[in-house]
Amino acid sequence: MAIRPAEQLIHKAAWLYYAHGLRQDEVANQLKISRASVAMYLRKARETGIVNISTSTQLFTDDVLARRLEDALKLDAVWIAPENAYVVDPSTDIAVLAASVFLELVKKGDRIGVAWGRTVYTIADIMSFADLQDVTVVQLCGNLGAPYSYRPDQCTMEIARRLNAKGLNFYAPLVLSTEELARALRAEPVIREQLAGISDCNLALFSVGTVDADSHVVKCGALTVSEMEVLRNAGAAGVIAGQIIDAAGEALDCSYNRRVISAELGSLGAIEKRLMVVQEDSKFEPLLAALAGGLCTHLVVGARVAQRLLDHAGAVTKKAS
Amino acid sequence: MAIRPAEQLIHKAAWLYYAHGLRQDEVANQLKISRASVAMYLRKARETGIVNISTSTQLFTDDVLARRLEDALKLDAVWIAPENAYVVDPSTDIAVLAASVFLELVKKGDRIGVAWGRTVYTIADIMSFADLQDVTVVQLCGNLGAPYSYRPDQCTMEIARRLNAKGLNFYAPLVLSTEELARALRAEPVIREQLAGISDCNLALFSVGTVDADSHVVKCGALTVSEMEVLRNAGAAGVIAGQIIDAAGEALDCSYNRRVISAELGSLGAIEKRLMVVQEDSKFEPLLAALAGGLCTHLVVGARVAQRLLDHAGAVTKKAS
DNA sequence: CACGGCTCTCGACAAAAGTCAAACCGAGCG
DNA sequence: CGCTCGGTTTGACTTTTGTCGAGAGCCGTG
Repeated sequence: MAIRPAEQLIHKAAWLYYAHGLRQDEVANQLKISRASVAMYLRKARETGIVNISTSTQLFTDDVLARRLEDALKLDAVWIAPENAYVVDPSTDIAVLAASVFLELVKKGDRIGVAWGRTVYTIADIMSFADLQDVTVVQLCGNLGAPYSYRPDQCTMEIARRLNAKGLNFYAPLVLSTEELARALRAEPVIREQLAGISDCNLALFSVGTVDADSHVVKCGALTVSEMEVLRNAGAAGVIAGQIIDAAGEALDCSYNRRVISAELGSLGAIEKRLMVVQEDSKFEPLLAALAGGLCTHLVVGARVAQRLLDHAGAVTKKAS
Repeated sequence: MAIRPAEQLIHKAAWLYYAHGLRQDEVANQLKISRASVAMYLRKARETGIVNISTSTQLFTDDVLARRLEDALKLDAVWIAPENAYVVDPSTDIAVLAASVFLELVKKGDRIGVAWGRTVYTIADIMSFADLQDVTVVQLCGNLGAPYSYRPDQCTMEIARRLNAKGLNFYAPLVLSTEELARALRAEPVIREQLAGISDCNLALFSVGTVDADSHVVKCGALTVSEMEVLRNAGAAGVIAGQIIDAAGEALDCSYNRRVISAELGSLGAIEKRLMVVQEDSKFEPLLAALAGGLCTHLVVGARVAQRLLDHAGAVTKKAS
């Protein structure tokens, strides 16, 4: 019985333990193995998503602030991660919440578009495993040539792995040197199909990037600091799935955007549920831009940003009236 | 801090413990309460469905037998509870599986029709709690006048309670003494609406009853042993939601059926997912009848019954060819 | 205002679960 | 044939968790 105790035994152990509520030693007896092995199987079962432990994220929607934001911003749902006393690690807390929310949104048979960035990768990294069936995770934008710690394909693959889903990668650079080349590449059947398939997604996960020297598109070498500055002066307000957007949330009319291989904002907008996650307070302006463009339907933010958003929305309304 | 530690604290504790993976004493520190309280909150969190622990039921669909049955019977999904060595309690095992399957099928916003019987009640009884939102559980058939251990309204309410859903009961007797009265009652607005609302359900849970002296409709006094015998001779093959069906799965043309207040088989059939659970081996014939009528789309049975079903289906096919 | 009744809370103990190094076992290989 | 290697399994040990009865704060009531 040394061969492949795997799946079958893990399943049985998980079943007896979690569904029937037996103790580990009882399970061990039933299965005629030692209790230590049972403990180990159960860990594997949790790690592979054979058992799902999920906490309701209702607490974070119940928040009055969240409700008001939903109304003010016309979003389907908002979750607010508290940033006070009882939080363990403020920086990952938003990601933990986002991961839970994400898992709650995913259903069997879904097709999920995933962008990239530190936030998305953090979420992928802490997300628990789940044993979904028939799920496809597609990469929303081209890859980075340079080695970078959280590449688009890594984000996609990691999330696919966690969901036990199929990962569809995108084998094209994020940004090319000339517009012609970008056009030509977009016309390639492999790429074209992938791009066309994006609007078939019913769930998207992404964050928004800043347009300063700290922006991930700068750090990864897609743009230089000075190029970015030029773009900023030209109206750049944020980065979504590798593309520059202006304050209205529209794709900025610039050479860089035309050289990018990524999901069109239009096809992104066709996706039913679009979950945007913003971790840093410094992303406030980009976030406003993304919201202005109606780029997301579901939002996860920290309490401080949430408050600023509400203040801002209130101010705008007041000014308008 | 002695007042209403409730919801809020429970949520926080559950969040820190399950989502962040802190230890109970760490949670206790964070929340400035004793570890014992944390343990107690966590239990409550589990009991109320604030955290969900669910085991994948894939093991039971992966079974080759299940797959073959799905094909042979043209069902959407079949789960087979093993009835051998490693099972704890053969009689409840099917119910435990059914409960898991049921919870896996329920989604936010669903409207669920629930019939009654020992099987359904057992499922309700062992089903873990879940914190669904916007879910409505409706009773599929009239109530029993006589006190009986598992009444239709109990089944409905218990399941509603477990799901934290709204329960819609049916305040009419299951069976009346005359056809006229039944007709009149069905025409009553309250009742008519409820009956009409049944086809709006997207999930149904029921079992099938036998047509012998042990049948629950006999035990609850809706029919006498001799009446049942007459019906059996007239072609009765099973009981679904309080109604008698023949071997083809059609409602039997008899006075009893006309005196019953219950979901029409037609509106039942309009429900997208219809989960039928059969615990006892003795329900084989009624099960065949229900299957013949295409009354269910999802099936949970024990291994022995499953095998007999497959043999039977094979024999029929062979005979036909 | 003293009295149960109520719920929440805590400390201490017992039970259960997690962990780790060592043993084991078959497979492949020199 | 005897070796190592990767994996599983185990017993023994430690840590974590569940539980229980007692105590503390907070009512409404007599």
